[in-house]
Parts: sequence; C-alpha cells; structure tokens
Amino acid sequence: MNQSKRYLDIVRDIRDMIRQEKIKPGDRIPSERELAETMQVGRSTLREALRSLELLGLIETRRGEGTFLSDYRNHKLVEVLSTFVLQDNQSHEDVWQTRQIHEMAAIQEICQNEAASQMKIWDSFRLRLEGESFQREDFVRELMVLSGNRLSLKIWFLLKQYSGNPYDGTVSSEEIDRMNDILTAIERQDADTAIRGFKAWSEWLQKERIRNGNYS
Amino acid sequence: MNQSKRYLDIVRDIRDMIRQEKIKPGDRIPSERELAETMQVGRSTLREALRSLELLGLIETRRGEGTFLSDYRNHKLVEVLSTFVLQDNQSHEDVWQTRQIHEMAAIQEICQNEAASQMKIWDSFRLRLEGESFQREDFVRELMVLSGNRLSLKIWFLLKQYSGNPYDGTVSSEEIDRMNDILTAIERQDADTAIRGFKAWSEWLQKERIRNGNYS
DNA sequence: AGGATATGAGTGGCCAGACCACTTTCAAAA
DNA sequence: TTTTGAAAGTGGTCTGGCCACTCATATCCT
Repeated sequence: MNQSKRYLDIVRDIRDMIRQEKIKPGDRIPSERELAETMQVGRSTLREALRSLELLGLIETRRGEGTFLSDYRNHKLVEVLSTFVLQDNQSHEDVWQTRQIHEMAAIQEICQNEAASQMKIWDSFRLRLEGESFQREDFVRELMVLSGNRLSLKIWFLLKQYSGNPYDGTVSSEEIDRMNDILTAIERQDADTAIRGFKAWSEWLQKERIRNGNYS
Repeated sequence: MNQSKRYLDIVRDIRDMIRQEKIKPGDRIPSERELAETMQVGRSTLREALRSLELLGLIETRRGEGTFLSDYRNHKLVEVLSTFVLQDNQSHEDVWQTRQIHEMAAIQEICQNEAASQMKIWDSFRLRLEGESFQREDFVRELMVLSGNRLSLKIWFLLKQYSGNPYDGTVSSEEIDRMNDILTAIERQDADTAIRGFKAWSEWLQKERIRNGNYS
C-alpha cells in the first residue's frame, strides 16, 4: 500500500493538518524540525514535500523566520503550465490565437454580465482613454480584469509576453475612436459588435507593427 | 545576489539540460548522485528539486531503475493543487469557465476553417460515435484536436483534469443525438448553433453529474 | 532612563555519509 | 543451456552537523 513516495503522504498530511488546525493564508506552520518529529519522518524527507509545495506557490518559506501558508489564489498553476506547456517549439500562431481566444471570451463575458453594464466604470475608462499616454496594454488588461476570471487573466498575461508584447506603446487618436466604439458596444451588451470591433483593431494593430518592423 | 534558493536553480538547470541534451519523454536522465556531483550540490538539495519536478509530473522516478523524463501524463499537480486550492468557489468557477472558453473557441475555429468542412472525417466520427462505449471525453478531445491549436489543446487537457474530469464516462443515447446535432451544425459551418448545442449539452451534463453525486 | 549593542534561541538552507529496498546485469553453478 | 545468485547501480530515507539569517531579549554604555 504505502510503497515508496513518503513525501507524497507528507503533502497530504500537511494539507490535512492545515484543514484541521484551521491555518489560514499568511499563518505560520510548524517548523521543519517540529513537523518532522510529529510526523515521524526525517527532516530531509519532509523538506522534499515542503519544497514541492513551495514550487507550486502553496507555501512560502522565509529563512530565519519560518514557513507560511500563502494565499491559495496565488497558486502557480499558470506558471507551471508555462514551464512545460510552452517549453517546446510552440508555433507563434498558436500563442497568438490562444491569446485572442481569452480576450474575446473576456469581452463576451463582460457583455453577458448584467452588473457590468450598470457600473459607472465606463465613463472613467473613457476619461483615462483620452488622457496622456494611455497604454494599449492597459485597455486590454482592463477588459481582462473586468471579465472577473482571474485564471484567464493570468493565462492571458503569460501569453501576451510569449507573443512579443503585442500591445506595447501608446494609443493613437485613431485607436481611441476604435476603443470608444468597442466600449460603447460593450455598454449596450452587444457582444458581437464589440468583438468584431476588437478583432478589427487587433488586425489593424498587427499590420501596423509589421509596417514599423516590430516583429516579435 | 544569488540568494535565490539553490533548488530552484537546479530546477532550471535540469530543464535546460533536458533541452540541450535533447532528452525526450521516456528517456533516462543521469542518476541523482551523478547530477549532484556535476552540479556541485548535495544530493539532498538535488532531490528537493527532483521531487518538485516529480510532483509537477515532469519527471518520473522508479526505485532501482532511475529517473525518467515523463510523458506528461499523471501529473500529481492536478491532485495536489485541486485539493489545496479548489476550496475556493471562485477558483473552481474560473477553471470551469476557462475550460469552456477553450472548447467553444475550438468549435468556432473549426467552423471558420474552410478545409475542415470538406474533410471526410465527420462520417467516421459519427461511426465511432455510434460504436460501443464511446467516451464523452473522446468527443470533446477530438474537437480540440481538429481546431488545430495545439497550445489550446494542451491547456484544455490540464484544465479538464483540474476541473474533476467532467467528461468521464460513456455517452448515452440521448447524448449521441445531441452530439450529432452539434456535428451537423459544424459541418454546415454554423458556429452559433454548434456552440449553443455544445453549451446545452455541457449544462445538461453538469446537472447529470450533480444528480449522480459525482462532485469533483 | 533611554538608546545602542551583544547575545542566544529558533529557523530554514545545505551538505556528507550511511543504510535500506529494489531492479538490472552477468558470471558462475547446475 | 538454463538456473541461480552475487554485485553494481539506483532511488528512498534517516541522522547529524554546520551555516546564515531573524527576532526577541538582555546587556551595556552614555
């Protein structure tokens, strides 16, 4: 039954302990030496379990202080994904396309969300849009955030970097018009128009980058 | 300067080594003692790195044999992260939603692809569908593959496990009808209908799972 | 008395060496 | 030729130690 992989049992034990002792994110968990003794296991074995959990972002260790439970929401799923999903020669096209998938899904989600249309964020959004040196990336990131899907946001952020930061730079006056149209459509919860407008802007931007020689 | 944890450097070094030495999944990597010596670190430290990689499913260790580059299956990542993280409803919802985003994007992509509608795959697809013990997962995976986006496919595969393998089990006759409708719509390149049908099936499936007590 | 300083306990980071359990290999024995 | 078994190699684990760092406390000096 329990053949090999002691450290996996420890991972489970630690999880159970966290549940039972009601340890919350930010709280300190017992020291390595203490845990090793209560779990009847060598310190090195225990450390293997702890380091694994640390790599996943589930715990945080500070030398001289101790080990702390980190916020679950900061788990490294996406980062881990990137290390071995994006590791091999991934076609640029796939990365680009996947990023767009998340962007359009975000717009779709915002439009379907009743609450979003009621919010007063859109006016302030437009104000910042008109302001000095508004970054292209801010526009898209804002949409991703508003979709409310944090996982999608994280994936998007990584893909954005992998596809050569396609939104570098500030918006031109022409783009402001495009963005305004997109925002208007979103306000009306007209997802189709909004997505169509977004896609058009995205393609326009891509051509612009190529013309300026900004290959990724 | 380099006060970053040693074991993290090792994780990176091993990853680089795998790339440079062109080690493929299934291949054996040097023994722990050997690696420890070439990297000038203690064996226990090296093991911390290896166990972390193992928990992620990147490598696989067999006692008495050695350590092997994994073929990406059976990551404990899913198991560990889900038990730790998914106590949070929002995270759970995000995973579920993000997976659906990729699924629907795949359908959309297939419909927009001219070549796909010309292919003769649909007939054979239907044949297998009618066959004995057709797995739900096969249906969705096939769609993901046909979309041609390998990155999206990989992400989907992980998210699927992460959301409790929602497509476990074989299809019922009712589901076959639903799937046929979806395929027909795709053949006609009618993305809206196909996606609507897919979403309906997905929701039906979810209710079915809850009724049977198959919580993830 | 009050602020700076030294000290010591506690912690994680790391290492060396030692067994054990297991799989493979290959030569010796049947 | 087949079987057996010993040796080498590997991962799994434990022990004990030392280092670097943090923090609270006690101590010292002004």
